[in-house]
Amino acid sequence: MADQKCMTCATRTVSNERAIAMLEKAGLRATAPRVILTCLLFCDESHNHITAEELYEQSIEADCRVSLATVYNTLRAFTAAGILRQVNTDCSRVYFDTDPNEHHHFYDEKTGKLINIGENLLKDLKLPPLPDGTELKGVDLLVRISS
Amino acid sequence: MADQKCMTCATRTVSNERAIAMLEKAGLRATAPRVILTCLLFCDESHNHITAEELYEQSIEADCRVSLATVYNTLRAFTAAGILRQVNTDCSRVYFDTDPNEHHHFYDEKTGKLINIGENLLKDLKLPPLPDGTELKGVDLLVRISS
DNA sequence: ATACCTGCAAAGTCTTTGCAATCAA
DNA sequence: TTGATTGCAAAGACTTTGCAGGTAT
Repeated sequence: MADQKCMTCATRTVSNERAIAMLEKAGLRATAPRVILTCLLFCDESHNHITAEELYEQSIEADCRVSLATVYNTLRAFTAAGILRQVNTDCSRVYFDTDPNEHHHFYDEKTGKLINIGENLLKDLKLPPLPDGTELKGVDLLVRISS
Repeated sequence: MADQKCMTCATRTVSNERAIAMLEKAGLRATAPRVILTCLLFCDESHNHITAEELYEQSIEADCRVSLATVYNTLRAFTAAGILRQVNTDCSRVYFDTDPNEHHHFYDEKTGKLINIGENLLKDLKLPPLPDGTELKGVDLLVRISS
């Protein structure tokens, strides 16, 4: 692929090279838009929650504009590939979490913000038997709060 | 209010009178559309999961058509009044649960169906301290499965 | 070479809203 | 009477898709 000219990415912890490696490891083609979005999503190592629209705005601010449609498609592809996780709150909008590992959130209904819960509240959870012919895909726990 | 002529409701377990009582208890005006929707939602005593569109279709089938906008508004009003509970899955659509008490669900990602989990899996759950200045609104647990 | 990806604009889906008419209290 | 509620159609928010051109492998 062509060199990335995105200065925002180039100055972050996760270099373009690292973004490319991350994409390849996930089995995704390292296209220019994906490298940009990977840098924006994972560049500061802090695991974040972001919406498609917010990521789109970030790409504009970074002078690396990626079309909104591609942002949506990429977020979906990243989620399918397991490097992002979708967080469903009140469905007014979908958040994507850059920490794909199982963890939980506070969701502030007033502000719409997500806050990670550090500890694993479900470590002792004993699930009831799953319905016949089904397999477990994941367990979502959301603690709704209001400020 | 005027007598309800909805035969569907009249032949169900929860009579119009009972629907009216339910609405009044919830502090909601007992308008004709609300009585119809209350009958449709709660008539068979089995707690169900339903979408706005499905409820709208049911009202048509019952010859008690309520406009789709009113169905949406009513579901929101019922949820705010505490006689319904919103269940968020993958946000492809919002379900409403006629059991407003805290309980959990299996969500089949393949079929889109919700299944109640009978036991309270969170009875021993110890929540971490809430963020300062916030109050608890509820805890949502969704077990995602696929058939 | 070829299958995949991108951007754009258009379309789609689900939900909310403006407004005049109607209704419950 | 009076504020709440309804239906309709239009608008809105968010997301997906068709297609032509571009790109990674």
